[in-house]
Amino acid sequence: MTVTETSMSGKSILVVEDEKPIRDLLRFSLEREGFQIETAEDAAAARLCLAEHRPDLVLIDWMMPVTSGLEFARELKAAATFSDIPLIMLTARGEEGDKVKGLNIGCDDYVTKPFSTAELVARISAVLRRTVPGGSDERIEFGGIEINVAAQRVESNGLSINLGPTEYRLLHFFTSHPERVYSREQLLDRIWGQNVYIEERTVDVHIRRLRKALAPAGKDNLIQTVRGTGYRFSATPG
Amino acid sequence: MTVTETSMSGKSILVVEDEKPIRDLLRFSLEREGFQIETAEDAAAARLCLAEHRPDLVLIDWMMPVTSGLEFARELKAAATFSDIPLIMLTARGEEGDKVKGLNIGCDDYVTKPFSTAELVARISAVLRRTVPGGSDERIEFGGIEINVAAQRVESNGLSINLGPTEYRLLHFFTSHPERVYSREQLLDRIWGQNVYIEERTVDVHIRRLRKALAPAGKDNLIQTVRGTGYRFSATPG
DNA sequence: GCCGACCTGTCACACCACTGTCATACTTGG
DNA sequence: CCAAGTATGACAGTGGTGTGACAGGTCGGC
Repeated sequence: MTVTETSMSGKSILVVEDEKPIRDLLRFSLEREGFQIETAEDAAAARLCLAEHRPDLVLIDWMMPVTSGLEFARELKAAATFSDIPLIMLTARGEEGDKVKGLNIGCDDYVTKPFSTAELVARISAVLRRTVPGGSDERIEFGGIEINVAAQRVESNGLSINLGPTEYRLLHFFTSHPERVYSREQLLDRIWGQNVYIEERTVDVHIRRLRKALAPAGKDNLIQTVRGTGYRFSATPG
Repeated sequence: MTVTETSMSGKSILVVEDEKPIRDLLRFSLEREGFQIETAEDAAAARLCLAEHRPDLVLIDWMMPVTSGLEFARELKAAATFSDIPLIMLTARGEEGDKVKGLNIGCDDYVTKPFSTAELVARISAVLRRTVPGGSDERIEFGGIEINVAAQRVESNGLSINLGPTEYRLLHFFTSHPERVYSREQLLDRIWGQNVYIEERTVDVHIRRLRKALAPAGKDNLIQTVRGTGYRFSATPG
């Protein structure tokens, strides 16, 4: 049974697991379900991936060398930036007592090995479903533009800014990745999705729509055109 | 080792189970974990206890004489007053998964017999953690809408507002979680229950019914549509 | 039991905001 | 000044949402 491809697909999961066979198995089964998988074989790699990709969910094996799964989980939940990313633990049968510890740390669910793919996917979907975007009243601010992620609202100078879905995603991406040029292709990948075939020029149009929406607040100049390359979101003009 | 997380201890659980040995076992293991246990051997006793103690969670056996666990679960979730109390089902092996899902109960999790105490405690903790603390407030007020939770009454501008059970729960949820976008899927999970399978568009219909009911008081614009995402309850228009 | 009042989930249809594309006007750098 | 790159306005198609209607279900009264 394949879980509905609607809102779950495209969600990214970070798998932290030291044993390669299991890691590969997880990658295979979860990618087939439409998830986007990143893997890490130890805590160090996981930290890197967290910072770079900010996955929607972390799947972590209890048994891990060096930094144990428990420690890493604790670390994750203690970090203000990542504590709202849901966490599922993989545990072996017989570690039941430890599971309680894990759950008290704040992990959202756990799955006992050996597990069926269906069960794992079901639990992942359940956790993802109840996760609210911007779980901890996340607010992004850049250049006088404030985004309330939980409410999906944008304000600037006390003015409420109304955006369509695509423009919102575009602005959200820009405010969280400022001061950096992105090509049209990169923007298509990160905002529209990986396997979508759309004219690159379409990006221009949405850039324009976003500028238009930001104009009343005088913030349209934050989006800068980099001729021959793409666009950049920046506070310093030029 | 027994882990007693501060936030978990003191939480009260109603155990509905007809077989005395299992009931005693559950009481023993859960009390040792710091929970406060009430027990009921049938649906009638459970109803009494619900009304009197209003437990934080209900643990119910699937197999029960007279009123089956299923029926009682459905009854619980249908009652506006108690539908927000999380519910965990005990099921025998072979009845798990699809069978439970197939019947549209809104239980928050289920545990398969035979289960270990640790697993049960872990799942209880997980469910309790994601339960919002604001469960038993007397009165809620938002945007000029007043809800008397105990009386299950809604007023605005001195006008009494008449709602069906579902609309009441929807409004109750919105008023206690304002200024946030919720997808249809999330609303289904949090208002109808976790393992309920209903068309997403049904949410639209109930939103409309709620808007219609709020219209005479001029409060229908508090429910805002966020195109492509879901709905938001907010005092500020736009 | 039978009936009516109420509630619920689903559907079909209508509507319109949003989307992607194009043609055209404009700008930039060599 | 030219060519390539970008901005802009217009436009038709799409898909998400609003809305009324309807069949089945539940509950209480008669």
